[in-house]
Amino acid sequence: MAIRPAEQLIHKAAWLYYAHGLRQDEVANLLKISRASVAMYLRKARETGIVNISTSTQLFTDDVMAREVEDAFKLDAVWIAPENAYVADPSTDIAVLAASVFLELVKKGDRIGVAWGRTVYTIADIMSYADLQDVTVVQLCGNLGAPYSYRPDQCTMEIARRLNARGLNFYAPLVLSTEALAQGLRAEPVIRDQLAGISDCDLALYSVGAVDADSHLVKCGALTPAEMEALRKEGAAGVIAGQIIDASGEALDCSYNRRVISAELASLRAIGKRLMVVQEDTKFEPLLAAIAGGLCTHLVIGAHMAERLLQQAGAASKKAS
Amino acid sequence: MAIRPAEQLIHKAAWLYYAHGLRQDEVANLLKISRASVAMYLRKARETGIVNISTSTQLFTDDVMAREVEDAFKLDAVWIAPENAYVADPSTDIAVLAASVFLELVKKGDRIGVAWGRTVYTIADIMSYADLQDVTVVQLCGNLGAPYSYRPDQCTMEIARRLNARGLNFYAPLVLSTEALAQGLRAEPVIRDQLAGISDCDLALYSVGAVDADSHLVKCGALTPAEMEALRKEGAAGVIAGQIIDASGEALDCSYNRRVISAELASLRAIGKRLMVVQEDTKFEPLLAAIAGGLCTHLVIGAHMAERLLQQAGAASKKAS
DNA sequence: CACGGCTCTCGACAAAAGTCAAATCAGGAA
DNA sequence: TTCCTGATTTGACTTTTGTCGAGAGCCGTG
Repeated sequence: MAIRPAEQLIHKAAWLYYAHGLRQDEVANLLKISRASVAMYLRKARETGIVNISTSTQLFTDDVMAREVEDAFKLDAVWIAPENAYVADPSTDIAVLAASVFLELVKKGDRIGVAWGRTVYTIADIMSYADLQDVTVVQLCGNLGAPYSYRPDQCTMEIARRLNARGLNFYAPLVLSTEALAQGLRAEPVIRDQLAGISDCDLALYSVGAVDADSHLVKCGALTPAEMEALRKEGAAGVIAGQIIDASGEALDCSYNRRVISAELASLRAIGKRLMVVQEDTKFEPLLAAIAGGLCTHLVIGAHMAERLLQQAGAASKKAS
Repeated sequence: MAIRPAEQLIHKAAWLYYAHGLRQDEVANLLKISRASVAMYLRKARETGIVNISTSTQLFTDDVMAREVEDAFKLDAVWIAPENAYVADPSTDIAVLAASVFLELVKKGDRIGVAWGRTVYTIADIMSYADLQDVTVVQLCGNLGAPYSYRPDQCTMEIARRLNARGLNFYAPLVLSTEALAQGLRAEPVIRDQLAGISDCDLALYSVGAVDADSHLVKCGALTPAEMEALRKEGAAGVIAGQIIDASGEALDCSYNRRVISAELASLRAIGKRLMVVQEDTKFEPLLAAIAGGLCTHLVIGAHMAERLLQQAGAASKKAS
């Protein structure tokens, strides 16, 4: 990013206003510009992440329920968005929380893996800007050809843009028509390197998909509704980074999975912090599968989903005893 | 800190306002309280660090001069406060910058060593609040009996308070009247443990003192002006955490140093990030000594001091060639 | 049970910040 | 040079926010 003459001014204005606590008109006088300009600069400063306004997400982890979920499923940290109220759209609430949590987890110099989906894109879309240095955002799975508004590469790039980070895209389709072609492509140096680099990530951000006709895999034409239904009968429980997993969180042994170009589940598990965000209550089974497979260490969910998880955990422990 | 009933409300208000971007009256409606209360809550939220507003300190490192100082003295990072203008009091400017830098360097779970002095106390005083978890602030040196407004323990506790962290004080005088007593006290388990724990710190914050009659050591009665003058003749170049160092940054071999209860210089050097802040231009020699002794990796200074450092470096390299 | 003393809350006003159309400026093309 | 284009800046206006004193609720005490 070239140093535009205004950049310096924006920074100074932000510094005087936010760090020194001067009023806008005082800043305007010092910098010899009009107050209106100062107001404009400050907006830009916020938009570009020169100033960071973050609210502690404590409240959502402090919750008793969050602790219970943590303990029941052996997760590192759980955030629960209260669904009872306040905001019009409850799923937005989860995304806003997820964005805050995500920004709290990211550190300078980190390498971040990002998958794709409506949830991830929503998070990217509402996430505030930050001025992280030396951050790399890598795409965890191949692209879907479909002209969707939240394609894997778009999720990656949008998040990279917000963080002022490098974005590394995956120049391969998510799913190919033959296993041989997929194998060949995975062996391609460019692709191979990127796949190998995934386990070096410090942080992963993804959601889990449902195995039904609403899945993006179906909507984007990677699978027909009938195929999806067939996979479900074979034991498919969820979709992670474009791959089908079974109830134990392992990749399902099926033709589709063998034709996919995406991060190995083992690589994902090698990532220190795996942040999973689930908005829809219908994704209960997929989430259980993902947790069972050790695919998430940090979890952001709504209150309703948390309740169901605890019920499940209660039932399981009762059965065990 | 007990969970007061309002705490929850403050948090919710802050969340809706800052994270969701609602207006104060919207928040007031949702929470069924008056807008005035919302405004009050939000102020409290800022004061307690529930929301964090931080400005990137990029600008001050991006500076060409800062890079030159970094290279010339092999420091990890240097921030230079422009002295030309803007704010009434230039030394405040350095402290504000230092506080921002400090907050940027602190991470969750860190252990932080804090020394004492006017500079450190000024920083503590203007530092904004933060809600760090699991942070411990330890005092690097013994206390001065003098009823000074910035005693070592006050610096430590104030910073701990601002960060919402634990504060570990040093229950010993900085300097004793005999070497034997000092040795005995250092061997005391309480003191010994604390001294031993200093090298485990992740971050240290201190300034360097001048060897003159204005020094706190003199003002607080630890040394007479005459003794100070004598020490200077013996090669004293600066004061770090209550100890006298020579021009090479090593502890001066003198009775005073042997009577001091403070962090060993070796322990200080074992700390990963050593943030030194120097406000006064007169502390040029002491700063050089501290740098020579490897007592700082991160440095916050004013523009004028930076110029002098670069001159010095230029002269030294010319002499060497 | 009434009484301070306390904190929390509210309404109204004053101050500050956000916004927008019009004016200005810089830089390039004719 | 002059004119045009697009971005930046400004003054005037509107909306939003901060603040203050008054009042309401709460609790322990006499």
